[in-house]
Order: sequence, then structure tokens, then C-alpha cells
Amino acid sequence: MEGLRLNLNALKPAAPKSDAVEATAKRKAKAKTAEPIEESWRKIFAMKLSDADRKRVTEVKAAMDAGKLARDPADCVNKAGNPKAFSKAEALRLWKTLQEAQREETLRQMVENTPNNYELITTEERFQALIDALNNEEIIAVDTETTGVDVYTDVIVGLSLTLPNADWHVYIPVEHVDCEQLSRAYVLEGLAPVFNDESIGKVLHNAIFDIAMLRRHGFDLKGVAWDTMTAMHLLNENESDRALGGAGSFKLKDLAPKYLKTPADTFDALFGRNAQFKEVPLDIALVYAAKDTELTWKLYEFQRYHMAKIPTILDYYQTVEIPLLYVIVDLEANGYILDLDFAKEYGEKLHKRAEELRKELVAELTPFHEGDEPINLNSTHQMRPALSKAIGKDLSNMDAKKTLKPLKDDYEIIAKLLEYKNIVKLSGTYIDTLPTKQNPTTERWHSRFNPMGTVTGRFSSGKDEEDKTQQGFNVQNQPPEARPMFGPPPGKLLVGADFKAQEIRCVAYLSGEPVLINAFLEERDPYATMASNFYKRPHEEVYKNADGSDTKERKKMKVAWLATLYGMSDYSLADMLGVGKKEATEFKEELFGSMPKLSAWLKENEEFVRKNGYVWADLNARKRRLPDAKLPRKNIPYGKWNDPKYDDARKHNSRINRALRQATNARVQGSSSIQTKVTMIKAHEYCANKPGWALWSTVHDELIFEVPEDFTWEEAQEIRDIMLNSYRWGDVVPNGTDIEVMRKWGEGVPVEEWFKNKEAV
DNA sequence: CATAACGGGCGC
DNA sequence: ATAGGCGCCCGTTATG
Repeated sequence: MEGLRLNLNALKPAAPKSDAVEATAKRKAKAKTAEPIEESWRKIFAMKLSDADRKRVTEVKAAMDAGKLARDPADCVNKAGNPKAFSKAEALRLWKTLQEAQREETLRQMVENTPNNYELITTEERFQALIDALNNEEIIAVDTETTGVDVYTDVIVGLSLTLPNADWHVYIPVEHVDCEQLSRAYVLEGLAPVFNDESIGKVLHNAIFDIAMLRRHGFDLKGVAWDTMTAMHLLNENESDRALGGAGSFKLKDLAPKYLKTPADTFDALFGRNAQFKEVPLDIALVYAAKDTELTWKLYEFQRYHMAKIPTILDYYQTVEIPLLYVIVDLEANGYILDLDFAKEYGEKLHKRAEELRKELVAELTPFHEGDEPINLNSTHQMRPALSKAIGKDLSNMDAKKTLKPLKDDYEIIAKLLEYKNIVKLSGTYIDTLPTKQNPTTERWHSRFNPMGTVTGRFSSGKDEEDKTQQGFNVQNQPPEARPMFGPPPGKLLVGADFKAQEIRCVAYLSGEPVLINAFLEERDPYATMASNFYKRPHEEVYKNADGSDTKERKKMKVAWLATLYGMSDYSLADMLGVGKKEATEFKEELFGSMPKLSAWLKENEEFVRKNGYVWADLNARKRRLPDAKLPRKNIPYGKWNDPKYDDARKHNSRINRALRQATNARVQGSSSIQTKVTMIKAHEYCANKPGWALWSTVHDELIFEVPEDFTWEEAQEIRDIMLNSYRWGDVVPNGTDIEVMRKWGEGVPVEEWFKNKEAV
């Protein structure tokens, strides 16, 4: 019928058509010819694709080109019966089909090709043979399979071990479904003597997880000798950056293909995203789990060989990063207690005020807002034009600090908006959100501390990559308003100890600058000294406020000084100090002109990284690789600085400039992080010998302890000693520390005052 | 409806 | 000319 009607219509004289109708007809006519698939692929690959999507569509194309995969005929035409072009969405659907088919085949082949030296341990007899064999090993590889990544709630369902001397790789299921196996209690009891034996070294990938998991079941894993994940960070901190030739991540499954030339499928790819390992049939579980420890072992041998060629790094790794793993397990497990009443009360206060402000702001901005929906105050996209009109001034962005703050005294609406944004941030990220992250098992809050979370060696803090429970949070960026939510357990206090001017002391030491060194030897505060000079006000006026906190001026000087040191432009510096560009330039010249040795050191760092493509942290313990620093500069002719033709050249050169700025910063930040880590190990040892003591937290340049209420002055001096003497800047620059006592985080009194008050009572 | 990019903002 | 370093996380927007 369709065709007949069309034919009839075709006989009629063509009616005059409007342009729009004609355009639609053209589109329809065009759609009737199928777009060649090569053209579709070209379009898909020209799109902005995530790494994961790019990998997927590439796999699909390969399978289709090889004739292993074809389009679903149902997808080739649309509802009107016209040919439908091949799309990214369809490619991704095909990827799932491909995955499924490949998964089955891969699993079948894996089982078929199970190596002869892989063994499933399910009987007491074979388990005893394993224990006997373990006693002939100096070092083994260990891995646990679990129900999830919550180390306080999830359980171990199996363990794999690699015994290098015996050339034997085993998997011991302990809680798989529907199979004969040994019990977890029996297996862990049996392995305990080996796990407790420090003389038998253990190699793991991400040891923190397995140590914590075993501890959750009441067992220690002593003698960890190597962690292939953290070691990889030292050997190549850029590994997750594919643009720099990295494997894309620090996962074993990504490292194995790159360094061992062994393909390895991820858990998700083999079993699906939400699969439970305990439901995996044992023949498959064996070949997957035993391969994990075998790969870990091989990666260890590879890493060990390469790290041995840089003995300073090997020594640092073994004496600092390895012992630190145990410190972190304790730190994370100790966790936090939150004052939920405080959070609730404060949260309600914030909501009430936010709602008042929201109503007023919406009412005031609606006349300037285009669109049917009410204006969304959280949308910079909607707010920038509306607010610009409201104040009659074109705003280039909605940056609170740079754009809005300077206008807040002139426009009440901006002052209101700033208060509103402040509250939304505070309640949304901290006050309302943190209380939802309590761990159901321990009833405490546990954040993660990743000792290799940054390219420079600092800790990062947050949630686990695989965490589906959303319990993780960053303890290192809690604002002052949120800190009082955190407190010590009943009967205890918090004691905070920071490294006074840690990075600037580090600079003094690394550069050998006498002006700085002398300031520290004479116990002068360098920032207050600089602030006093700059603002032309007495030292004591710009040093500390009456309550002991830093003055605005000193804080500003601290940030400005460090920023300048790390290459901030005069333009930005002027912005930050709230002065003109000329004044900023003079400040900088005065600052560095008076310290020639420091200036020379900055230049040396640039020259070194330009020549070598990396820089060293203190004692050559760690490298920061900056390959961009070695790139040759591209020429931009004089007078062409704004020419879009040279955009690429500008981009290229700015990568080089960035690497040069990173060079000095990496040396300072990297060296300082080493100081903090070494000191943490000492602090942890100290706490281990004192009942009721624990390391509570760390925020880059400070350690916080949890101590009993009867904490003494002598103990405060021992903390001071730990801070001052665990890691010294070559005995050239002394360390400094301020110690304070807190009942709530962030509400501390100096330790001297604390004990003076105590005496008075 | 999921994922990723983006703008913005908190810490040292 | 460009315009401090190192992180993590939120809400919005773009995308298929």
C-alpha cells in the first residue's frame, strides 16, 4: 500500500514547497541512502571519547573488520524503514555482545590452559603439604580474594600464594558457594605461623588492603617485603598518564601487559561488574587467583632488578615506604568519631539561612533570567548572564575569589550570593555529607590515606577506587567549620604537632641560602619578618592574633612567598597581594635580590630538569620525572603573540614552562613529604608502646595524635622530640614545631597554655 | 539514565 | 606571552 500511494503522488504535479518543507524532504531523501560504515567509523573516532570508550569501539571495529561480529539487523533500519547510520551507541552495545562471547571463550581457554604448577588446595592433606613447602621459602607472594573492598565489613573468600622455590602457585578457597573446601578458620590458623614469621618475606600488590583484610579476621601479616603497586609509583610516578607512555593505571592488570608482556583480564571483564568471586567455579577461580600472585611475583622480580640500579631509591623504599604501610593500616583502622548532634544542629542552621538567601536571590534575579524554569543559583551557566544584567556589569566568570569578592561591598546581591555559595559548599560537601559515611561494622568513619596518591610523594586522601559503599572522604581538605565535628573518643584528647614552616626550611636547606638558614637558626619567623617588611608594620602586629592564630598578613605572605618561589607570575602575585603589578614586581625583586644563593638554586633546578627531564628529592630518595622539560621550544615571531596561527606553539611552550615550574616545587614538596613520612613511622612506633595512644591523622605538614586525658608535659616533650629529630635537614636547618591540645579538631590551645591552665586548676 | 567533562572550591 | 604546585569532591551540563 505504501508504495502504491507514493506512485500515485508522484504522478501529481509538484506543489510549490516552502524552504523548510524542502529541507526536510532533502534530509529524508539523504537518509534513504545508507551511510557507508567507514564514514560512520570516521565520525565516531573523530568524537570526544573517554579512554574506556575509545578502547571499546576500537575492539568492536577490529572484531567487525575480522568478520567476527556484525550489526544487529534490527539496528540497521529505523521505524520508518530507512537505513540507519552506525553510531557510537550501537558500537558500545555491540561491545557488550562481544564481551559476553569473549568472556565465555576466555574462561574456557583459561581453564583448559591451567598451568601444571597451579593447584587448588581443598583438602587437609594438600594444605599440610603446602605448609611444609612454605617453610622452605624465604619470600612468597600473597593475595586475598574477598566479598568487597570494605576491610571492616567484607570477608575473605580465598587466598592465593606463590612459592617461588617450589615453583608452585596455589589458590585456597575458604568461602566459595557450592563446593568442597577448607574452612577459613582452619586455613588462617594453619597459615598464621607463616604470616607471623617476619623472616619469610611477603610480596603483594596493594598490601594495605590485604594486611587490613587479614587483620579484620584477627590475623597479622608480618614481613611484607615489597608492594608492587607502591614500588611502581617510585619507578614511574607517571604510569597512569597514557600521554607520557604510562600503562593507564597502577592496577596489576594494566602493569602486567606493559612490563611482563603478559595479557591479563580484569575481574570486571571476566566476571562482570557486580560479580562475587565466591560464586566463581573453582576451576576458573584457581587460574584467575593463582595467576594474580604469579604476576605479582614476576613484577616484583622485574621491579627489584630495576630499582637496585638506583640504590638510593631502593633504600628509601625499603626503609620508609614499606614500614609506612603498617602505619597506614593502623591509622585508617583507628578512624574517626563524629559529633552527629553538632552536625545536625549546625546543618539545620545552614539550611535555614541558605533557604532565606535562596528566596531573596531568586526574587532579585528572576527579572534578569531568560528561560521558563526558575533560575538555578548553583548553575554558573545561568547565573553569569543574569547577575551581569542585575548589576549592569559584564562578568567574565563567576570565580568567587577573583571576580565576585572585589564587588561585594558595592553590590548587596553579590554579598548575598557569596554567603549562599559558601553555605551550599559547606553543607553539601562537609556538614551534611560526612555523617552519612559511617562504617556499619565499626561505627566509626574511616578515610583512606594513599601514600602514593600524588606524583610528588605526598599522601592523598579520599575513597577507594573500587568503593561502592561511598564511605570514603578526604580528611585533608576539611575546612575549619567542619573540623569541630571530629573529636577524640571518650577519655581522650587530640594532640596536633605541625612542622613549622616545613617547606621554607626545606628550601633553606636545599638551596643553602644563608639569609633563610640564619632566620631559622635565630628562631625568627620568616613570614612575619617578610610581612613586616612588606606592609611596613611592626613584627608583632603581623605575627599572631590574640587567640594564637596567624594574622591575615602573615597568612598572605606565606602563600605569596611560596607561590613566588614556585614561579607565579607578577600578574597573579599582584592579584593575590591586592597591589598593582609594579609593586608586585618590586616585591619579588626585593625578595629574591636579597637572596642570591636562593636565586641561583632556582636557576640550577631549571637547568637540571631541562637537561635531564627529572629532578631529585632529598638524598636522591625519589625522582620526579618531567619529560616535557626537555622539549625544544617553538618559535613565535615578535609581534605574533596574539596570532591564533601560533596557538599550538603557545600550548607547546606553556607545557615546557609548566615543567620548569614543577621542577622546584617537586623537589620541595617531595622532600617535605619524606620528612613527614619518616616522622610518622617514628610517631607510630612511639604510640605502639603507650597504652591508649594512636596516630589519629596527618595533613601534609602535621601529625595528630590521640592520647589519654592524663597526657603529661613530659610526653608533650617526647612528641616535640619526634617532630624535631626524626628527619633533619642535614643538620643545617633546624626543624620547628608547634604543639596544641584539642577536645575538638581545630579548636586547640598551645600545649604550654594547656598545662599552665591545668596547674591553675 | 549513565558517564565524563567542566567550573568552582576546600585543604596544605 | 602567560599568568604557582599537589590533591578530592560537588553540582551542572553535554552526550548518546
